[in-house]
Amino acid sequence: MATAMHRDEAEAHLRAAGLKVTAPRLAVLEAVTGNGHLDADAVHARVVEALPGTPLQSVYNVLGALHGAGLLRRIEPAGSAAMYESRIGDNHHHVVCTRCHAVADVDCVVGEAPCLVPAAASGFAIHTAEVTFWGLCADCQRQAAG
Amino acid sequence: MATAMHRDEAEAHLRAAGLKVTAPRLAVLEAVTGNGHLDADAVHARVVEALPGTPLQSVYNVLGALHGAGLLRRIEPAGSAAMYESRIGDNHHHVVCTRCHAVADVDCVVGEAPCLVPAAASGFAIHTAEVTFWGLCADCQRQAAG
DNA sequence: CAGTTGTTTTGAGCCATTCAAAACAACTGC
DNA sequence: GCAGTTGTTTTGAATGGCTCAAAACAACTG
Repeated sequence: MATAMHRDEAEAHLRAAGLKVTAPRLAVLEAVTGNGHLDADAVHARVVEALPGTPLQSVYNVLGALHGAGLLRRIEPAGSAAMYESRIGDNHHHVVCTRCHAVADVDCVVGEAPCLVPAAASGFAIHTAEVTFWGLCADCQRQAAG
Repeated sequence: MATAMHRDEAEAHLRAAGLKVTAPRLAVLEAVTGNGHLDADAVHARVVEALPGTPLQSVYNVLGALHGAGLLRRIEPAGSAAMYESRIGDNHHHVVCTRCHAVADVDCVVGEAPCLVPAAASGFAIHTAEVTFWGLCADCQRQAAG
């Protein structure tokens, strides 16, 4: 399922975003790409494999930079640490398990999402609609039933 | 704008939820009711007016209890502390200002919210859909334009 | 290859929130 | 009403996720 990202591909993305190409950045980009939704700790765990000794702080810095540059999307479900994913550009949504906090992607049924244009916006100039579904993941359903 | 809650009304709600009626609980309930979206600190500020000396910790305890009992709804927009509101039961959504973090209620245009039934749910048993809009509030639009 | 500027690292600090134990008060039954 | 029981509040401390700041360092420029 993972669409691994090659070094040079990652490098191109960084340059295109006007960011310097560094080992930590390449490592983070590779760690997140195609691996679902990872929090800083999970990314760090992966980065350390490729770049032993990398401090967690650096992972925070890089994640912040990559997110700021639009190379990574960030979600912050209530009750979870911030998570990062490489799937950007499309405006997909997420399901979060209320029991184990697992996260999965969800594609909206309705292309243009009619209900995502609120009736009364209280004067707000809206530019994004974020949808989060809550439920039980398959594993937790089994455990709850069993 | 605020629908003030009377002491006895609040008391009835607490009893109905099987909770003991205490001064801090009444104070928190009154502080939140009809006052939009308040975080623990804001609630505390209000509670202290009615009940001087009340520690913030108690406000956390009470908010947790009231939320657990379904008397208060809790939202946690990314980048903000948890906020509580008294408007429950209807499944309304929220707009958050990306600049000042102000929050406002939003009623979904589509009653049954078709796009809130995801196509592929990855095996999740979904029970809630949460929508958060992001944009600039009226004040921040003015400041950005001026 | 040296300079400049942006990055990484080191280290400390913060805030919202939670945990735990002791002091206390609301409800129950008498 | 009053005492007991149980749930609450309070006190105090601790946690986790993250940010801030300065110093060490490395990527790009010419």
